Amino acid sequence: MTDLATDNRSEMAARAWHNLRVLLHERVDRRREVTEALGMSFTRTKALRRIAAAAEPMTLRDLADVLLTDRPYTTLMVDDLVGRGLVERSPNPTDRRSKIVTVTEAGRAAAVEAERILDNPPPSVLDLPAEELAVLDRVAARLVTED
Amino acid sequence: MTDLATDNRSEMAARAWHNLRVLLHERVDRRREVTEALGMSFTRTKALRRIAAAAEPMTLRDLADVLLTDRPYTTLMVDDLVGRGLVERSPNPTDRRSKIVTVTEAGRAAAVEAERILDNPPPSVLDLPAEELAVLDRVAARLVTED
DNA sequence: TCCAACGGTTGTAGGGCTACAACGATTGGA
DNA sequence: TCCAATCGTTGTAGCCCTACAACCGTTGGA
Repeated sequence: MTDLATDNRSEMAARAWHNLRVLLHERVDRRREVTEALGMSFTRTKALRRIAAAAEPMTLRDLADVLLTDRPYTTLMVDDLVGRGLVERSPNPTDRRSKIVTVTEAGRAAAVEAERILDNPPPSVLDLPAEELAVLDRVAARLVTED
Repeated sequence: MTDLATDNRSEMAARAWHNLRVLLHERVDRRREVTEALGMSFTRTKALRRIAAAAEPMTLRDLADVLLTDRPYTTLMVDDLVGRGLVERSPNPTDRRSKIVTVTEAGRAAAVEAERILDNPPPSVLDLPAEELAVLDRVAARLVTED
């Protein structure tokens, strides 16, 4: 029985996840780059990207839920984004208590720019052998849709 | 020429990296869990893990460099960790200006606990087909050592 | 109709982190 | 020997974010 054969599933999964974590959280961190490029905190850009990615109209309550921020601070973030001309607040026609947050053209452009920076793969990924890159692509897609 | 064949390397790399980023940064975030389990900020735990992982004696300057924090704040963090009994400050025998930071037994246990939480793979990874898991394991190891 | 619940806002308090200035002790090179 | 540079420390100022309380207008069910 070789060393490789003694590796069971959970050991492989743990080692793979550990290495992915180190790579994605410690080696390649583009948060700083994003905040500098857009001139606002990373949390602001996260809020902007969520608003831009929303398929259906999004209320402030929805945004607070998805960002795990409380409603008072969500109000402040949206105030800031409105002041930057990146999002707009409009009344909710179906419930006059709540308000709808939508992205402006400038906001969409900023969100795209943020994702362009975040999604820029490091050289090590670009240099993968074609077969391994193809498998990684397929596996990553599976993990994201499933989890 | 099929759709798959039109996918070039950079497109596959970009898509794979994007999916990994979404998975690691948006879907599975164990930072909150770690801070609650250890009762201190995530930055503190990061400092502790760096100290525990150091192969050679580490000065405060070294720690500041690796954490990208300035030296005044590094002093405060180490003060806090010392107060918790997780690390110790000792004079540097080769340079009396600097000081060495080492991990205590309690500190090492806390660091291990933090990494145990962080490295816990999500179900989707554990449920991967054996072949894909093996490839992911190999690719992740390659990416971490290379990058 | 009445009222508890909800959504957004305003305000307050505080912890966490960054950035900068300044200092004493120590080092290493001119 | 002298002095600029380094290391750790203390102190200050400020931004970012969390958490909580309280309020007003609105909603929906009893």
